[in-house]
Amino acid sequence: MTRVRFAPSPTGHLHIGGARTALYNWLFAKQNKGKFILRIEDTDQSRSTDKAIEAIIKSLSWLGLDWDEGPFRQTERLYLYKKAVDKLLKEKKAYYCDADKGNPAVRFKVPQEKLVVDDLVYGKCEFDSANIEDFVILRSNGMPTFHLSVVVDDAEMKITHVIRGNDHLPNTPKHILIFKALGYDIPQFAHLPMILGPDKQRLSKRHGATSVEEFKDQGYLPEAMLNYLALLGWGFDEKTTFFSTDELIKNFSLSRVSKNPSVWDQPKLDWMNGSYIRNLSLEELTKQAILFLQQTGLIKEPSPALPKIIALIQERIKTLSEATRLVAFFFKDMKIDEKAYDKFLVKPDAKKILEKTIISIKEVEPFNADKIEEKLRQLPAELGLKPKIVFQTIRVALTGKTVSPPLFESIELLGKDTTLARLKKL
RNA sequence: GGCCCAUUCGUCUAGUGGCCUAGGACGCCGCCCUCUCAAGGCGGAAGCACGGGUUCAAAUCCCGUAUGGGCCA
Repeated sequence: MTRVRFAPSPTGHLHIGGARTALYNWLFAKQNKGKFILRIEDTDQSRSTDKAIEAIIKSLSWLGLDWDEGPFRQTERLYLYKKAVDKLLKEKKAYYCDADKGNPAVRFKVPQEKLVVDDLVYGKCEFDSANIEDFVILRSNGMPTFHLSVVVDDAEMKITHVIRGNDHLPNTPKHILIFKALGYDIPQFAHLPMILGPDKQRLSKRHGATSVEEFKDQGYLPEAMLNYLALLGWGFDEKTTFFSTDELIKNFSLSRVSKNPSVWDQPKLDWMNGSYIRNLSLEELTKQAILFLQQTGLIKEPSPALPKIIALIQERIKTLSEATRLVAFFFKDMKIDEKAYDKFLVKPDAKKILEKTIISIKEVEPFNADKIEEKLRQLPAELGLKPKIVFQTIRVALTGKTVSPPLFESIELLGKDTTLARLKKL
């Protein structure tokens, strides 16, 4: 039975690196019909918070990465680590040091041997324990260090595959030594490449959004995040870019995980998210967009026209939060963009265009996009102006911007009254 | 500083000795479509870090160098 775990430290939100680690573990578990275990490594009490645990759980749930066991908390398992330390002390495989009046730390006595980690991603990695000095396994405050707790828990939880960040690869020989000293079976290891920022430095806040929660708030879809994350450090073949969750479960393999660090490519995520948005049903997209429109106070309750409005921006947004900016003019009078005003509305022709438009709009019946277009298409010829000038002028007058959803459909949804009101105001 | 790992277009990657004059995707550039912006279509620029080997043949194997990342101190 395959058993894997995701073991975050609750010191902040779920980082995208952590999310990818969780995803790969989850995929591996699902693929092998095994168990995915969530374990909270909270022994660093000065930095761990309950709030962070909640945030991590929330993000994992949002991504749909459900776990079969846990969440276990290491602080609730201290007796296990204590027992392990006692055993090591008793067998003289560890010793007290820094005899600091009753508060000694315990160090692991590193035996001299050559070790080979047969990593599922990196292959054979050789280490010589002569390069490892005796390291602390129990702090003077009684808390186990990461090296001890991770081994004890992985062993006690019968973890078969330890899939974790590459930053732990150099720690692995230490862990193997502890597994051996305690008489445990050694699990298989798979280390995942780090995720770097565009400057090739470890991804951090200064690179922009780094937590799953931030991406959620910006209107990325969980399916898109999963798809993008899956492809960041893993590739399937020479063509496929889009994977449903089921396809990921079916096709994922650790042996195809890249050994190179992965650089976070925000434009690609944006593109992928846009693609997922375009593939959403209008009903679903509307439902999702409502939350964002409400948050920004644009709407209180969804109106029957909302789906039609959303339909106009579906292929124009890369994130749900962008919807707000594009549809705002439907719900409130916009301040006209200064540059747009100068470019189109101060021209001598502008007045003529708007006057003619008002007359035409009044005559449109029934008031739908086709009829509106039919009518307004006549204006350029009548005015002796280029279509582009005429329509851009109207667009700026109605939406306040030079960029907007398609004009005729927008006018229909704006309604005759609002359209006329905005035109007359100028 | 010691140890470990890595190195294919700007980025994610395909490639596991001949199928490679290196494939795809994002991004970029150009054209088409067009009421703006998108979306879509078509086309383009862009890469095997470097130096030695091994081999009939190397992006692919080996060794160095360089660079990057990580862990420990």
